[in-house]
Amino acid sequence: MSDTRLRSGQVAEAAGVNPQTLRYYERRGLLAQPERSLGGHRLYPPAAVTTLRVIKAAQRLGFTLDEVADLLEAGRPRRAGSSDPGLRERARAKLAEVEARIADLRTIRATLLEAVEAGCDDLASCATSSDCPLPFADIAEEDHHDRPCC
Amino acid sequence: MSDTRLRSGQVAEAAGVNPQTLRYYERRGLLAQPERSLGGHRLYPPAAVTTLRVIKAAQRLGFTLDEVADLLEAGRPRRAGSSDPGLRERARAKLAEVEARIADLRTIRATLLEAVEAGCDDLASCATSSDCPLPFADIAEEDHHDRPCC
DNA sequence: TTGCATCCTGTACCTGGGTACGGGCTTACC
DNA sequence: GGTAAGCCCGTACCCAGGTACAGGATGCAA
Repeated sequence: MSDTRLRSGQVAEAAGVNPQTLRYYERRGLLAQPERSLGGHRLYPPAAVTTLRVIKAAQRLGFTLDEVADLLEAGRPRRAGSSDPGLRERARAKLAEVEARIADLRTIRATLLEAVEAGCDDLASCATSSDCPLPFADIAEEDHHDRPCC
Repeated sequence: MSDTRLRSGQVAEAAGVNPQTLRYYERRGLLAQPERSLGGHRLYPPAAVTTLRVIKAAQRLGFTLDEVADLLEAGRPRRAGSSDPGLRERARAKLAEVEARIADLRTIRATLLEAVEAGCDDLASCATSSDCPLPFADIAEEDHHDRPCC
């Protein structure tokens, strides 16, 4: 069990983020408050780096920081007994969200693939309308996750 | 071939966005400049609604507006002859990006699934460290798409 | 024990992505 | 033809997510 502790600069560097961002995330509740040295300097466990990377990854995927916080919460196994009712439900909800996103991305991928393969001069199905704006039409046909939804 | 034209308010309403957003996207180059009525009012082809939905979908997936512009460009089949060298390359690059995102989302999904199934009191592998922050570790282990990359 | 790199807190600022507002034309319907 | 709804343009404002700065304390190596 590693008992090494990292200072904020090291964590930031290792995770590729700005040191100020650590404090920001701490304020936002995304990063637990770390221990402090006697002089008040933050001392992080190495796993904090992983958490940061996870946050950044989730953000790239379009989750807001609040959603990321949920995601972390939902994905965190709780110690026995505390089976917080609702938390599991939240995990399930996030799961659905994630799945919807995967589906959308697959559609985009398919369209892009077609575009690459058809090599910019087949796929002429819509070349009739002068600006042919039908790129990823199926995502758009029904906004399946924008509605307020339970 | 439909020749109906929609006014900005109708388009905005149909796509579920604020009317001002149309002008904004036009400025940003995401939406082609539409025809105008004699009096100067914008008149859109119905397909503009689709384009807007696509933009919104891509945004939910974490693409910036600049990236969405690329995506639209890359996904748009070009009329024969103009096989803009590089454009195809861009499509290929976007494709890789999309695939990386799908992979990340799958990891998140897997973690969430575990959390849901294990029902908040198994998965105790990390319960030893008091704040157990290893939620989606594999995304984070190597930042496979953050590096400048070709 | 001195020096320099880091870190601390608080507050101010910046960028991306919109949204709102004001004053004035256009359209559409009676 | 009158009038309300809708649109025009320019500009100003807003929120999320950071990032920078100031002024001072800490950590650690020589």
